[in-house]
Amino acid sequence: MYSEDMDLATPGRPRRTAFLLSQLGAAASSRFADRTREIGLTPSDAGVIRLLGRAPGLSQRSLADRLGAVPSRVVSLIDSLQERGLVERVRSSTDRRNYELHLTDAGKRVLRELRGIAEQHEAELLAPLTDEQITQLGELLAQLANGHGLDRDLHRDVVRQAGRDAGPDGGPDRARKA
Amino acid sequence: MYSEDMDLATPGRPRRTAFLLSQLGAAASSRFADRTREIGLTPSDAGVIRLLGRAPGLSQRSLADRLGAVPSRVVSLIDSLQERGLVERVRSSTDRRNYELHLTDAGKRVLRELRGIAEQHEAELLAPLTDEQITQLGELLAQLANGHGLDRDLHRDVVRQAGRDAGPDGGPDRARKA
DNA sequence: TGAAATAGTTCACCTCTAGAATTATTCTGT
DNA sequence: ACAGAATAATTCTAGAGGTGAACTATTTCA
Repeated sequence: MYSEDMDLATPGRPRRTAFLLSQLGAAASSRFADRTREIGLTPSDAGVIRLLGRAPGLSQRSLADRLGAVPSRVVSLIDSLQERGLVERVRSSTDRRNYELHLTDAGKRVLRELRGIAEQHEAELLAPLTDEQITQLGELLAQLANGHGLDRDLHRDVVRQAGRDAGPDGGPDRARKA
Repeated sequence: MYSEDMDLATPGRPRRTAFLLSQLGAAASSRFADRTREIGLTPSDAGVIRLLGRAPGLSQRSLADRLGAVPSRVVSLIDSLQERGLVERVRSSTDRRNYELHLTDAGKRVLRELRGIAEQHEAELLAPLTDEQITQLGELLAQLANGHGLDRDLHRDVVRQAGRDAGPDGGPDRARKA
């Protein structure tokens, strides 16, 4: 679907900000997915390529952590990207349990394409706003994200190290909850 | 998943606004889903109840149009809500092909709960911002939504009337983007 | 009246993903 | 050094959620 989400607040008052945010977020994701599909990638594929671009040699396990995905999910993701020659698995020489994941040259080319796509996407999405408004929006969203602990994708290793259980802050909520 | 989406722009510059929007939108949707789950509803259920609250007597077909869903999907949605005694199907006396859908008293109670949930949700989501910032954000998001034609949920009937076909890009998924 | 359109339903199927069980390897304490 | 616990990756089963095609009942229209 797309916009199953709500707007339960009574109409009229500007109480539908959360709803708008969900809507726009879904629309943005969907548009982005359209664009990546044109070069044969799912958004998940793109996420993997992006991460491997900035952190080459990552193991599947930490990739899973950073994506907020489960390890078995990563297996099929990498399988698929490897079949298409975009990613390669290299057995770690120091710990032969895990792989070091790398982008191939083709993978790096795709990464560059992806950056272009992201730029276009950003431009298209923000087209209805003035430069000033864009800055404003960026700040507001960043503040929101911080306020809700939606930080960079790093900290997951930490989470993992630390509270094997005990997640009082309900943190990034992932996993949990089921 | 959750945040499969991108942040492909080079780090540093505030070029990740689209990414932030996707992230926050997904987070908002997910939080809302958590809350509705607590009263035994999926976000889709909540959407149906909301629409039937403001437009009682709707047919399944136009409900489908407004939700952006396919008719068969609506069948199971209504089946489920009817089994739980929240919605009832009444054969239209003027056109016995379709039903008039109504909330039962229990359904109306759930709708009220849902409004409370939406308010809490809104408050929690926007907690990191000042009142002034909330107003700003609301305006920016509204402007974005307008700019991208994410209007109210009505206009789908129009879409339906108009371009019955005309899909040159062969776009396999999305029911024609609205 | 007969053909086409429309509302709803059924059903078979598809994709996505989670979670448990399995194998290989490494680490730990004694 | 060795038994047992922990960790990385993989395989496989299963379930949610959703789509599209075929079917029935009713209405519209020429």
